Amino acid sequence: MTSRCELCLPVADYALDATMNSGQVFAWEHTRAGWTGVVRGRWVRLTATPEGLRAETALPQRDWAWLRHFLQSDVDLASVLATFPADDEQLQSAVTACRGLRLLRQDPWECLAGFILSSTKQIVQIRQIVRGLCQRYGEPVAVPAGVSEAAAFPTAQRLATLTEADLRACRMGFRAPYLLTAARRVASGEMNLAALGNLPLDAARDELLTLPGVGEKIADCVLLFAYGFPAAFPIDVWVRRALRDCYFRGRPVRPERLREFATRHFGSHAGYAQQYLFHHIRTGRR
DNA sequence: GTCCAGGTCTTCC
DNA sequence: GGAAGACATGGA
Repeated sequence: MTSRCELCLPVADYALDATMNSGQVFAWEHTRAGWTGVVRGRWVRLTATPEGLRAETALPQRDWAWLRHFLQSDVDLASVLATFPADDEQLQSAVTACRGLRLLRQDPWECLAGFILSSTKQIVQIRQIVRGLCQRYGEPVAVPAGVSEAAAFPTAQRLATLTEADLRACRMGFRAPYLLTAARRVASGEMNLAALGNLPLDAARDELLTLPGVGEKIADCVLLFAYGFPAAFPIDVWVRRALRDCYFRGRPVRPERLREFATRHFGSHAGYAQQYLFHHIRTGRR
């Protein structure tokens, strides 16, 4: 039994539903009472209000820097959007449709693991796998009275103690050995995730690419969603199709050419542009 | 039943 | 160096 704690973040222009549904995070759940998740070991429930975002935790908080950092609620969205090419109709229509969509700043390990699990999986299925991992191997966290129990995403140290069979039992198929290798490399310290954020973008990407099962797309997701490299530009099937159709007359384009184009065309916050394009295409489909 | 999913790795030409 | 095929699983 715990005492709840509430905060109202007076942030404007924050589309919580779009942000949580845009394929960045897989462990957050939407209920009638709001979005619930775990950030740095703390259970938190978020709701959008006219005044901003309302946050509720199970335990009293001395400060809320951890949550503002996760939500990136101090980012001035207008100044980010102002860097987008003004004459790009496709992108501007995505901005209009998804106004308030934000990039979160996730824990690197959780983000890396989530996207290792993402290859050729629908987002709904990635969520199922991640939820199963939390339930089986995650550390329980305190929740308010009346709220069903919750657990954090399992640490690399915890997953490193498991076997490939344990992980396959979580329905992740051929991704199991990839996740296990990543967990062991991180747990042993051989891969220092905390240090990657201090490297230049290309050096950090090269380091992530040494992990089996991590290619350019997954690496870029981690670089963008966990480290906040503003120029990281994940190119998945949706974005590839959109770039080809909108900027290359539907003709096939080499991956390297696409990356070069994206960096040049979308500007200093290409990663943000990517997220608007991705979410707009996905929510606009039949 | 068939198709395909926020890919990546291996094999083969 | 680039084009296929394999890989597990389950939603649509």
